[in-house]
This record gives sequence, structure tokens and C-alpha cells, in this order.
Amino acid sequence: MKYQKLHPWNVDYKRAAEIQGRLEKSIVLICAAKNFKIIAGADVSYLPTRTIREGKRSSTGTKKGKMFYASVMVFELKTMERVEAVTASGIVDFPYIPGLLSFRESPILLKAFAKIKSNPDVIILDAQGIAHPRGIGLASHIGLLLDKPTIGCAKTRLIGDYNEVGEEMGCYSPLTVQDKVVGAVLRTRKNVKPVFVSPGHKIDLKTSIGLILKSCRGCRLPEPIRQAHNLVKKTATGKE
DNA sequence: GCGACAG
DNA sequence: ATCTTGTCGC
Repeated sequence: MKYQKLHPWNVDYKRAAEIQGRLEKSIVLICAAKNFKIIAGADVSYLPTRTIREGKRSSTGTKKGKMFYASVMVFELKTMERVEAVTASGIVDFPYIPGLLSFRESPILLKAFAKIKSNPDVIILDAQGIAHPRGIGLASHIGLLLDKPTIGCAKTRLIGDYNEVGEEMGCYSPLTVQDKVVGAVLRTRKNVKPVFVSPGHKIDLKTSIGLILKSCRGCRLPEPIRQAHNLVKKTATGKE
């Protein structure tokens, strides 16, 4: 699928924050789509211990960084049957900075999304949506670039306050930032840590929660995320 | 200055 | 994210 190039990626962290501040104004939290049939999940992985150095004598100079891998998996929502799976790889040098994760992982994710043939109605990402210091986490950012509904489904908290969540599957409590609800802490399975769900783009929180619950198959994480993670990790470590 | 901090 | 052992619960 195709995506928009709204800004450059080779920027410093200060410029990255400025870009986020500008893009945040474009995020839509209204769910226009009525029927979600195709759902996709994506994830990124890499080997933290090895730094790659790739000499390019010609034009672009020397590239250094780590080899990153991304995968996108597409499912039919009704049956949760997988219809497509792709991977992509590339060198990444932007460091991990809380709040700037999208500048580290988005380029490789977009490379993977460019490969898929199907046209998902909604995309789940292992990250935050609007539950972010500048209101634009990785899921929101990707949603803008792909112009698709996206949901952030993170394993831990980045920002926001919340109360304890009921133990039963489906229980949740609102995640708030200065009295504003930016997401939900959702129990996707009994007796396991809840996940942090926040709408990314072109979707509302209620719909997001429903889709996350619907795509969970007895596991803590939704199936698209879980399987995308398994594949990308295998690819990164080169194991079977 | 101190603590917090998606992956 | 990744490095790690045993251990509790369904």
C-alpha cells in the first residue's frame, strides 16, 4: 500500500519533536468507517548488540546503525484467518528516545507496508496512539502517513494516569492526561497484565477497544500483533 | 535538580 | 527492545 511523505526522517530529536507538534493537528479521532473486515498488525525487531557499518563511496556517504526488521500481517477480522504476511529490513540509526519512537521505527515499518497487496481497514501497532506527550505516538503517526485507521496497543505505559483494572477479560479503566481521556487500560485476558489501548488515527476509543478484544484469541496481545511479533523476531534472529 | 520514560 | 531461572497459575 501507498503512503504519504509528509516530512523527512533524517532529523535530530529537536526537529523530530517539532514535526510531531505540527502533525498532531491532523489527527482525527472520529471513526468514519462502518464495517471493518480486514485488520492488520505490524511489529519491529532488531539485534541490539551488533552495529552495522555500510560504506557507500558514491553519493550518500556512510550508513551506520543497526539492522532492523519489520513485519506486517493481514487478517480477515470475522474469521481471524491470516491472508497475508510480509517482512522488510533496513539499517536504522535513530536512537530510542521515549516519545520519539516513531522516528526510529516508522521508516522500516513503512517499507513493510509498501509490500502488502491487500488494503486493511484498520491497523494495530505495538505502541501508543494519542497517549503520548505530544499527542502523536507511533500508531497515530503511521495512521497519518498511511491515511488509515490505526490503534495503539502497548504493553506498558508511556504517559497518563489510571485506576486499577478489574480482573475479568474486557474490564478496563480510562487512561487520562490532565483529565482528558487518551486511552484505556484494558484486560484482554483474565489474570494477566492489562494492555494500554489508545486510538491512533481515524478511530475512536470505544471502537478501538472493541477491535482489540475481537482480535484477541485467548492471548494477552491481539493476534495480528502477536503473530507479527513472532515472525519479525524469527527473521531478526535468523532462527526457525 | 529529580523522577519518568512506548520499543 | 534484549539479557536471564525458576516458578506460579490455568
